[in-house]
Amino acid sequence: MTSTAPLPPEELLRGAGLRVTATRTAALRALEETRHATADDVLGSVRAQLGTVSVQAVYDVLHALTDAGLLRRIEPAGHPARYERRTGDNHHHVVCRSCGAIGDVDCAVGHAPCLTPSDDNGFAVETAEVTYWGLCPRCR
Amino acid sequence: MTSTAPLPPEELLRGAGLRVTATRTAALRALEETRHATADDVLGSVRAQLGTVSVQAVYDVLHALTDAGLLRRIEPAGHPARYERRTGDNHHHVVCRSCGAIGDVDCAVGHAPCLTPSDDNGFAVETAEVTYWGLCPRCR
DNA sequence: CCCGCTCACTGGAATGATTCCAGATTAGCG
DNA sequence: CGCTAATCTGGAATCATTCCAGTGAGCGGG
Repeated sequence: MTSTAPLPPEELLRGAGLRVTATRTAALRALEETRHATADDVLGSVRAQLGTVSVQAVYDVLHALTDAGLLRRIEPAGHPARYERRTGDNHHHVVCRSCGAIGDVDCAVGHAPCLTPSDDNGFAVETAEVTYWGLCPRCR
Repeated sequence: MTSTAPLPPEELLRGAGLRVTATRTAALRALEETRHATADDVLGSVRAQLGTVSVQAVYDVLHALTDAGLLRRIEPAGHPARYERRTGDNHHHVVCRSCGAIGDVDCAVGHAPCLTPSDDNGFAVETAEVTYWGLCPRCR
C-alpha cells in the first residue's frame, strides 16, 4: 500500500519517536540513493557526508532504524546484510549469487501465495519471505 | 518425488562418484538422526563415532557432499548454516527466530507457486526459496 | 534560556562461523 | 601394487558484527 513516503529524514525520525541526529539523517539519505545498501556502503556514504563516523555508530543507527520500522534488513545467505527503506508492503528480492546485488520483486500471485505453510510443525509462524537466486545483468 | 532413499551411506557416496571414507559415512549417518544439523552438530556426532576429527575435515565433507547433491545447505539469517539430506524436492523451511530450529514444510500450493517473479529486474533467476519465520514449540 | 537525564557516538578489542594454507596421509583405479 | 588426486591435520586468518566502557550531545522540563 504505502509506498515509501517522500518525507524528509527528520520527519521520519520524529514520527518514529527517535532523536534526530546527523548520523541518522545521513544514513537515511544514503539509503535514498542506494536502495539496497550494506552496512559498509552506508558507512562510506555517511562518512562522505559527515566526515569521521565510527563503525559502531552506523551499526547502532541501522539497528535503531530497523527496530523502529523505518528500515528493513535483508540477509542473503553468504552475503553481508543489506538494508532498504521500502517497508510496509511485503515484497520479495532477487539476489545475485555472484555479487550479492539485490532487486525488488513484487509478489507474482496477488497476495500471500504460498505463504501459509501446509504443515507448520507446531511452529507459530509469523512471516514468510521469498528469495529468488540468480545472476544479475552485470554478472552474467 | 524421490524421497530420500533408504540407501546406506556407502551406496550414496559411490553413486555420486565420491570416495567412501569414514568421515563421510559418519557425517551422513549423523544427518540421518538429526535432520537439520549445524556443522558443529555434525562435528560432534562424527567425533562421537570416530574419535578425533578435525574441524576442517567436517567442513570439507559437508561441502563435498553438498556439491555432489547429497546434502542441501540451509542458511537462516542470523544462525549458523544447517544441512539436510532431503534433496531433490524443493520443499521449504520454518525457522525458529529464537533458537534457530528448523522444520520442513511442503509447498502449500501444489507446485512452484509464486516462485516465478513478476519482474526479474534483468536477473537470470534460477531458484526460489521460501522461509517461514516463527517460534518453535519449545520456544513459545 | 538553562540543566540534567538519557540516549547516541567513539575507539578498540572480542566473537563466531567459516575459510585459507601447506604439508602428511590415503583411497582405490588401472 | 604403485600412483595420483582426493583427503585430512592443525593452526592462523578473514569478515561481518557485537561487546564494552567512557565521552558527548539531543531535547523536554523548569
